Amino acid sequence: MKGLLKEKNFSFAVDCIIFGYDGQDLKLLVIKRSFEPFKGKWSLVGGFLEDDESAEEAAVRVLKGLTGLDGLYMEQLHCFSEPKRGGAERIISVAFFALIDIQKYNQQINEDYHPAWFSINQLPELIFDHSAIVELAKEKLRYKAALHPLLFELLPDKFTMPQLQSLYEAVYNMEFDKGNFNRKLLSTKLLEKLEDKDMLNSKKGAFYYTVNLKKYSAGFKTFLNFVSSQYINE
Amino acid sequence: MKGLLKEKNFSFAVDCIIFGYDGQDLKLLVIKRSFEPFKGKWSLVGGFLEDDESAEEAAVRVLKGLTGLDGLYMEQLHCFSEPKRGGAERIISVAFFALIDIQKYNQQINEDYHPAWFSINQLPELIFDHSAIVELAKEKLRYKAALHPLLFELLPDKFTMPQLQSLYEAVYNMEFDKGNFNRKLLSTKLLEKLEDKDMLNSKKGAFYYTVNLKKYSAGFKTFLNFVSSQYINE
DNA sequence: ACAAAAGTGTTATGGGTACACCCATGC
DNA sequence: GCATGGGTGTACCCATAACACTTTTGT
Repeated sequence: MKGLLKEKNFSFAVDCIIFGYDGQDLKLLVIKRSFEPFKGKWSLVGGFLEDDESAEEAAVRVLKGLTGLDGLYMEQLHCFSEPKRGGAERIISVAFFALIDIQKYNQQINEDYHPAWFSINQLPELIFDHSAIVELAKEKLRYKAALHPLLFELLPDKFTMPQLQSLYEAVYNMEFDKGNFNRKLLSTKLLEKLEDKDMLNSKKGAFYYTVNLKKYSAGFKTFLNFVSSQYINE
Repeated sequence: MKGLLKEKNFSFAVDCIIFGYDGQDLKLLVIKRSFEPFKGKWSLVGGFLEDDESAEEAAVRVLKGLTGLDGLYMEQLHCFSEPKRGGAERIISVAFFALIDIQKYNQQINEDYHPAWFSINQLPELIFDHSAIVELAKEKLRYKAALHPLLFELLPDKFTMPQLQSLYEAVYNMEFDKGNFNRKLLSTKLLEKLEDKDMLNSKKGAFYYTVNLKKYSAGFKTFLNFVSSQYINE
């Protein structure tokens, strides 16, 4: 409140926590830093804010630069502003987490950044406070996905119930009863059963589904409490 | 990613959304701006970040300056960074929402800011994008309070069940069955019944309770889903 | 005695859980 | 025809919701 002009001894940046799923594990996409400080170390993808863009727009730009993809699911996580987050200069950063379909990503990948996927359970050391940021992102992902149909963003457009179940099991590190899982998800009315089956992963084959998130608000209530009670008690 | 030096054509600030409860309505504390631009208009309390403090620390400082109170419940809401949020200069702001007991506040109030409480349903016009920020804060408060025992922060240390129920009813704009409400809240084991009664608001009198949030994690599961299913369907 | 509000009891319903069972296919 | 994993049926349990009922006090 001391008037509008302040010295600004800091920069403003965004960092992206990018989650993917490979059919086995929940994964995080990180890059190998190509410049000092900490050249060669693993880091979240990030970038500085331009004068004419919001943090959201910066995050979209950064994500597109790395993944080549537009229109990803993205959400603001938190603003990290501790004066000593790491590094010499003070950088205030807004973190975003994004969910992407690994297959789509693989078609568009930008190798300039030397990106790599790590299983969420075996992350390498990251620079600055990025490890803590990722922890918070994992927590928020689990929290939010327990109440909202988010995780579909990690799967291809067509997926089977066993695939979906595996994904949830990977995210929550727990197992679900397949009968109850099926019923619960179908009861949301968000899924549409297709006519063809995936015959690769089992003899009988599993029907494909697509998700229709237009029905989302109607289906919200049934998502509430999904996973939650078990997850919280683990 | 263009190197570490950038021109910084913006300031960095915090804004506080302060909720209170007067026994009737959920209220918002705003101040009358004492300087240009928009002198005399209603505004959230805020302030610029100092060089050696985080946004959280700045918010605590700002809150203490206005309310005289320390140790308030406070939570980071969102970072607002649109280039044209309002005002000539570009200001990036992290919003925090805080919950305070109106009685305690009244003892410590700092009149310099010309503060005023407004019912959440009859808010005046606020400067810049503050009205939108408040909307988001209301949403988040309702969302989070449906799953976590937050609202106690708005009440005195001693409160009665009817008071607590009125608070929930004010926050969610709906009515609850007192029997079910009592059972639900007592089942969390977070409340301790005291021996004395409030004899002012009814003939029979209502027992006072205190809340023991140390037991919080244990009580979490029982809070999940509280209010939620009704609230979401409204 | 009566009104008013606090607080308890009772019952029906629906969702969650566990687990048994059936089904389609490849080998 | 048998093993494998997809998919369905079912019975129990418990939380919720609705609402009737009792209790305590002031007037």
